[in-house]
Amino acid sequence: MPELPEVETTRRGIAPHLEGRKVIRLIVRDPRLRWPIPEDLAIQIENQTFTAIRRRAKYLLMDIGGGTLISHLGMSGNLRLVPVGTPVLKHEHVDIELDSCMTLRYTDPRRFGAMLWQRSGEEHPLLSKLGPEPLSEEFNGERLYQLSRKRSMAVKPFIMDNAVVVGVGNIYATEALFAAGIDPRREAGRISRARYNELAGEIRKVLARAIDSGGTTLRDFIGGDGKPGYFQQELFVYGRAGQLCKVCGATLSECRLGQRSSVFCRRCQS
DNA sequence: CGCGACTCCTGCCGGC
DNA sequence: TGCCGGCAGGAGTCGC
Repeated sequence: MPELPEVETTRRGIAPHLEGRKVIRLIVRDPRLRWPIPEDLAIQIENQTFTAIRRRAKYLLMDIGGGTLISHLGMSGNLRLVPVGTPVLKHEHVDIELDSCMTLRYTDPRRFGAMLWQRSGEEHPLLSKLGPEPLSEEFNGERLYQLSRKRSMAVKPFIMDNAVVVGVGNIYATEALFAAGIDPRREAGRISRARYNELAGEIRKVLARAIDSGGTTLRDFIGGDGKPGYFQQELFVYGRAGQLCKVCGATLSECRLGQRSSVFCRRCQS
């Protein structure tokens, strides 16, 4: 569920309910996430007030008290507000009770997510080596071009490398490469400056569009049913291997790059 | 240093 | 109907 647009959608959804609110109580039902939830987290945030809810890459950064509560949603995580007293279901590992009769509830079936603490003035190691935000000025085709020289890996895992640019997950990497007409298997170091300019533009466009429509897969965020987020119908290739290309009608191909499935059109992408 | 493989975990889907 | 293998939106870590 969470790529950058979904995390940003979550941030926008919860921020107005958190900023200025005090934490009454932290309830950790299961601390076993990707890393254990710090045992002193309650001491850090109880009776403290949220001042700002920010995002960096796919991390949510919640400023409170003497530091920042850092959360990552992993593959299956979800953070949403529920009225106090809402029954607790399986995999709903953490509650942060507010002074507003609302509870910020963290759910994560696979437990690949994280809930960490960063003291004011310090930078958590997870955040220290991140590349630029894809929608910022620092991200552009020239950066892709420069960083890719002498790189032998395929272009798709290259643009999914958080040191190159953050927030480009499997869905949007797949879609951006299709939009730019670039074969995901191509060697990163052998792609021209002009094509990287095109690619950077498409990465920016697809992410911006997904954020505007509230994320591809906000189903979990909204608390919904099951299947497709409504942005899904706008996907040209992701999840459509074996189906027909919406542009040229050819059958879409699939390969694996960096242990991730990659769908592409042999006719539209080279 | 760069790169690919492996790993964490649960749920779900397709095939038999 | 049930069991089993494979795969899933992430990304740190470990060998080579």
